[in-house]
Amino acid sequence: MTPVFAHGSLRLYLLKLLADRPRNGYEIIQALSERFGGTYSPSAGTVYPRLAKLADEGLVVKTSDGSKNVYEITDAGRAELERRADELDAIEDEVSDSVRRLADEVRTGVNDAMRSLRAELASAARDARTAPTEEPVTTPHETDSRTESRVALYEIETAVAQFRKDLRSDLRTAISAGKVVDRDLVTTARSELARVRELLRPS
Amino acid sequence: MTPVFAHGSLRLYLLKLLADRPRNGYEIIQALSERFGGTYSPSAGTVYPRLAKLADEGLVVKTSDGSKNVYEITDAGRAELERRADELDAIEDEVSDSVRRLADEVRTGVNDAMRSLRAELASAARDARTAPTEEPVTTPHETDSRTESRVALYEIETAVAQFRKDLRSDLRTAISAGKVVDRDLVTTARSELARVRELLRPS
DNA sequence: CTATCACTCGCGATATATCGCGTTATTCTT
DNA sequence: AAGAATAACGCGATATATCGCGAGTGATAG
Repeated sequence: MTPVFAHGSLRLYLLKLLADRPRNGYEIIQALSERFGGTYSPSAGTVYPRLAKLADEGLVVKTSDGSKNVYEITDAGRAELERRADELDAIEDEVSDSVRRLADEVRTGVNDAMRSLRAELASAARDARTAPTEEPVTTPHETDSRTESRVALYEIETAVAQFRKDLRSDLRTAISAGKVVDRDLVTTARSELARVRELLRPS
Repeated sequence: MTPVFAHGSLRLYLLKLLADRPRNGYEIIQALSERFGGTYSPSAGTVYPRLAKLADEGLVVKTSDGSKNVYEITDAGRAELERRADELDAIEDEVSDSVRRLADEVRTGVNDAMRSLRAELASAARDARTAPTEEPVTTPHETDSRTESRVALYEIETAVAQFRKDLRSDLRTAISAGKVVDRDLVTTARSELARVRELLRPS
């Protein structure tokens, strides 16, 4: 996965957050998450090493306050921020773009389908393991066609996930090209999806 | 959210895992996650207090091994397991059901749409904040219709998410009723979704 | 016998820290 | 100046621990 923050960008951004007010590591993670609408949350493994490095360089000071470690910006840190104020604006734009791309990847829901299949298989494996000890509820053939159905279900789900992704991409492109996505289209979407649902009801 | 493990079930299950072999907290989380196809992962806040309690009761012993704390079952622990062996079988079934329910909730993807809207709004808010400092790229009216389009996009996405949920529910019901979901249906699904996508292309 | 009250339990949220992979930037060497 | 070695960086995975809410459970006082 492409990183959200480019080389050295996070460092500067953390410094900016600490210039606002002293914070602990967790608050910084939350601040970043909030700033990007909950779409991007930096991991602890991203934030803590960076804070430690900034402390090494003397741009912040770490104060242990009970179980929390509060980080405060120093004069040297503020100087660094002023020196590279122009970079900060650029970073904010880049990160916004990055986050939008990330949101697209997440929303496509390919992961969902994968997890779904894994759950199906785990469930099937359990059935197979449990069944032999008792009366066989399902004949061999029934088990086969059930597995077949599960795979078909998975493929349909994947198709829907792809559809979702494509549709979203279409509409986003249209919007940024200045075209208007209106209420009529919402209505059409709803009725068409209902129709397809009816059509796919197994007989 | 309904808990996956009922009262006292996790305690017993952890003991069972440690009867297999000594493990640290993280390995236990992984073992549980694997057991349920990656759908359910107990949080650290669930596992660690339980392990500490088991250690208090003398059913396991905690051995510090560098940065890892390995837990090993004691004779008292093994006795407890034997005493309640019958409960264990029931637990495994209950948890399987619980996880299947959980998977359904996650897969519906309502959360996704919400996150999507939040990302849109965060992005829109940023545009509004940034624009005034430079030449206004978009006229007020353009901004309005763009926001309208975004809301429409959100509603369509919600409709698709609902469709996905309904379809899945339909098919699952059909499968458990013994009906076969065959390849034809997969083909139909693919072509119909392509048709809807074409239909929803904004003019 | 039942109400209630303290206790237990599952679990998300809060909080911290390190390791190793892959990528990017920098510095050194030729 | 080009290319190679090195350092720095972002980040997921690994690892641990506590707190507080809400729901379940058991005991005991009335």
